[in-house]
Amino acid sequence: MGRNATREKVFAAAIELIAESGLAATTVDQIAERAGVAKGTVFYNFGSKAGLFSALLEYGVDRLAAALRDAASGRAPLDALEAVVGAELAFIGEHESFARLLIAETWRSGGDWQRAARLIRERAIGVVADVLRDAVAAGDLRADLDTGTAASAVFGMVLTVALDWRTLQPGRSLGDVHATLMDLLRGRLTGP
Amino acid sequence: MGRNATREKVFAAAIELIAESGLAATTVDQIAERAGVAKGTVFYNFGSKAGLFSALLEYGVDRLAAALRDAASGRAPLDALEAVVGAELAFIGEHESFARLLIAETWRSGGDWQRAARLIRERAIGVVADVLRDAVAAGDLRADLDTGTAASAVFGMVLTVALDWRTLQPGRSLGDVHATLMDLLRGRLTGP
DNA sequence: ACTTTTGTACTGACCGGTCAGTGCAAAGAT
DNA sequence: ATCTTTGCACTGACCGGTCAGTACAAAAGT
Repeated sequence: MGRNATREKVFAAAIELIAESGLAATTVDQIAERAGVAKGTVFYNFGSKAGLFSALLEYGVDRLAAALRDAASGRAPLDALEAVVGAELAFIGEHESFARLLIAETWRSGGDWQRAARLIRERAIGVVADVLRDAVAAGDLRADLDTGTAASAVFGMVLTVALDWRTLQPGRSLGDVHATLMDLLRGRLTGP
Repeated sequence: MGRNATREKVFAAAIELIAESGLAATTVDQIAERAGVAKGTVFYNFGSKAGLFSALLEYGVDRLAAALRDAASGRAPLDALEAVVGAELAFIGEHESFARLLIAETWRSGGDWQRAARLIRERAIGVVADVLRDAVAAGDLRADLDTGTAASAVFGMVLTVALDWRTLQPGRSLGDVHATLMDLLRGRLTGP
């Protein structure tokens, strides 16, 4: 069947199940069954349950980071920020389960994968930080901006709003949510 | 000893252990031992491990909601917003792992906790939304602000930054993080 | 041309440890 | 007298991880 195809089938199954019930409550047997694969195959490919989770995070975060980077590339700094926010929204819209998994599991304390999870999150947030840094360098944002914290803030803000959107107002358009977020980011909180 | 006293001892022990190691990694035997109580007593009082956690969640949510409400009460709208953000930061700083647990369960898509967890999020975000609504009513924020989405954004922003703070920059002071967040909220992203 | 070997991907029955939950008789508390 | 707690042995389901073996294709040997 090919190693890649199998790995992706397992990934997809694992993402769905973990987003539903959490990592601890999801058994390897369930994942294998949902993926249409033998239990041994999971261990053959990933070594352990923790290994599967770790690989899964890396896989998803790489795709997310790539989407963000693509959105930013070749744009003027402030346009890039807007595009990155849009790309994050779109990604979550398309991969809702993964987003839930990300927000729920990467914030768990303890465990061996904590460090990996942290690095991964730094990678995704890092793209936002780069965009902010470029904007500061271009003089489009105030020079004393704490780009690290601001990047976390923007990333978390978009993530939370996107999941609220999908859960509570699925009918709303992406563009509408995007516009509200950009308003908040541009400091229009207090009035025009 | 009295039913109430026992329940509270078990409760306190469970909270401590969960704050240390997380939900799945905590066994009933550990909780009983830490509480200085027989294992059977836990089941006598709470029926099951799930029952114990359910009670625990309610306890934590009450404390968070109360902290946010207390912070807001008796303050002018914009001061209240600042105080609520500070209270959320402080709560996460003091009950970090417990906050991780609450948040993790909040974003699950299935399982038994989903409904309770949904209420938790609505209740916590609800306090922020109330504060924003008051501020709009007082003319301190623009009239057409989407307070629901903005409340989600603020809450998620604070949450992400707080957990990044605890994980990546634990040496930083609460006041410093608070100030950066309030700067972002006040729209100082683009310059003074 | 043909066997044989080697490497890779996968399978599923099985094992051993863990842990929620039980049962019960005796002791304490109110 | 009744409710509550204790201590401890016990159960049994569950689950991560293992392992011997299958399938099959592409080299390597003859």
